[in-house]
Amino acid sequence: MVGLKERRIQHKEQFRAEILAAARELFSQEGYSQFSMRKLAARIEHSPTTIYLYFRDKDDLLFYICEELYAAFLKAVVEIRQAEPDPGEALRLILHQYIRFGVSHPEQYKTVFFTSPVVYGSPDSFMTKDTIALRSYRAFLDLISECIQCGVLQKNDCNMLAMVFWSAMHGLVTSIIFTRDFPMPDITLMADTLIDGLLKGHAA
Amino acid sequence: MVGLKERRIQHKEQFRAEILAAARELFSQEGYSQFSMRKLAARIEHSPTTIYLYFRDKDDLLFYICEELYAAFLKAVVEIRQAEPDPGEALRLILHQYIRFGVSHPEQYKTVFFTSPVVYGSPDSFMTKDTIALRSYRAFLDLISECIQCGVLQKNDCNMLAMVFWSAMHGLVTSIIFTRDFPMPDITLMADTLIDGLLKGHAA
DNA sequence: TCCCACCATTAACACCGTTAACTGTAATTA
DNA sequence: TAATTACAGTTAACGGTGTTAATGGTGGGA
Repeated sequence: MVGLKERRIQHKEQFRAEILAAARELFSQEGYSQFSMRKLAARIEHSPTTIYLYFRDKDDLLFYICEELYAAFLKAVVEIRQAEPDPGEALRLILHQYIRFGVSHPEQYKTVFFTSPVVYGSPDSFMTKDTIALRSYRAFLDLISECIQCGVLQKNDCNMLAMVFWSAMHGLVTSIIFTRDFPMPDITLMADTLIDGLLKGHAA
Repeated sequence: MVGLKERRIQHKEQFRAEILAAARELFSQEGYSQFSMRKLAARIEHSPTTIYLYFRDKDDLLFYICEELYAAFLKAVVEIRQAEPDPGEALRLILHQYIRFGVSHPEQYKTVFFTSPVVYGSPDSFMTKDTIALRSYRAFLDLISECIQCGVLQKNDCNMLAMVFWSAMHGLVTSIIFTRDFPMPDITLMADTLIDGLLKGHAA
C-alpha cells in the first residue's frame, strides 16, 4: 500500500482546510467579536478540542485567515504594478486598492490590526517571519522608494514615508469600517481626496 | 437634619468617582484587553456586582473613562485656538496635539475606537447624544470650515474634508499605538511629514 | 416599634479559551 | 494471528469573563 500515510496526511490537510473555510465563513458572518472556537466547533459538528488538533490556538487559526486576505491583496498589487509602468500612477492605484480591499473585508481587517497584540506576533517576529503580509508591505516599500528615485515623490526617508502613507490609508479604512451603517461621506470621494492630497503634498 | 438625603447622594457620587478613578488606574496599567469588572472589584475591595449599582454595565463605565480623556483633549484644543489667531496654524497645532494625545493615552484611545461597536453607542446615537467627544469633533469641524472660508484650504465639502483629515491622524495614532515596542520612525517626524504634506496638498 | 428604602453581598447563568485524561479504531509489528 | 502502538476525537474540567436574581443587613422615617 504505497502512500497510505500520504493519504492520511492529505485527509488531514483537507479537514484542516474545511475548518479554515468554516472559520472564514463564521468569521465574516458573526464578526470578530462574536467569533468563538466553540461556535466554530458547533458549525463543523465536532467538539471544541478537535480544532486544537489542527491549529495551535485561536490566534493561529486567525493568522491563517488573515494570510488568505493578504494573499489576495498582494496578487492585486502585483497585477497593478505589471499593468502600469508609471510608478506614480501605480502608487495611486495601489493606495486606492488598499482602501477598497480593507473596506470590503472589514472583519478580517479588524483581526489583522486590532486583536490586542497577537495574531501576527510581536512586531519583531512580524519583521522576521516570512508572511504574505510582510511581503505585501515590502512591495509597497519598494514602490515608494522607486517613486522617490524617479522624482515622483520628494526626497525623504522612504521607510518613514511608507509608514506615513500607509498610516493615512489605514486610518481611512479604519474609520470607515468602524463606523458602518453611518451616513458617511462617499468612500471613493474620501479616498480620492486623501490620496490626491497626499501625493500632491509630497510631490517633488 | 437638613440635607441628609443630599449627604447620601454626595457620598454615593464620591464612591462612584472612586470606582472611576480605580478603573482609570487599572485600565492604564493592564490595558484594555486585560481590564475586567472582577479585577476592578477586587481593587476597590468590593464584590463585582457592587459596580453595577453605580454603572449600568462595563461599556457605561468605559464610556466615562473615555469622556475624561476627551475633556482633556477638548481643553487643549480650546486653549490652542485662543492662543493662535491664524486658523491655518491653529489647525496644524491641533492636528499635532491630536496625535500627541492619542499616542500618550493608548489604552483609552483603543477603547474609544476599537471596542467592537459599543462604548459610544451606534454612530447614530453618537451624533445625537451630547458627549464631549462629539463637542471635540464639532470644534474640529468648525476649524476646518473656517480654514476653507479664509482661503487656507481649498474649497471642498468641509464635512468630507474633516473626515479625511481626522482619518489620517487617526491612522497614524493607531499604527503607532498598535505597534508599540517596535523600531518605528520618529513619531514627531512622521506627524510633521503627514500633517505638512496634507496641508500642502490641500492648500488653496 | 415597625417598616421601608437602599447598599452590598452571594449564588448562579451562560459564555469563553484551553488543557489533561480517556476512548476507540486502524495500522504496524512480533 | 495477536499484541502493541499511534493517533483522531472525545468528555470533563479549570479558570476566567460579563451580568442578573435573590438575599442579607442596616439605618432613617412614620
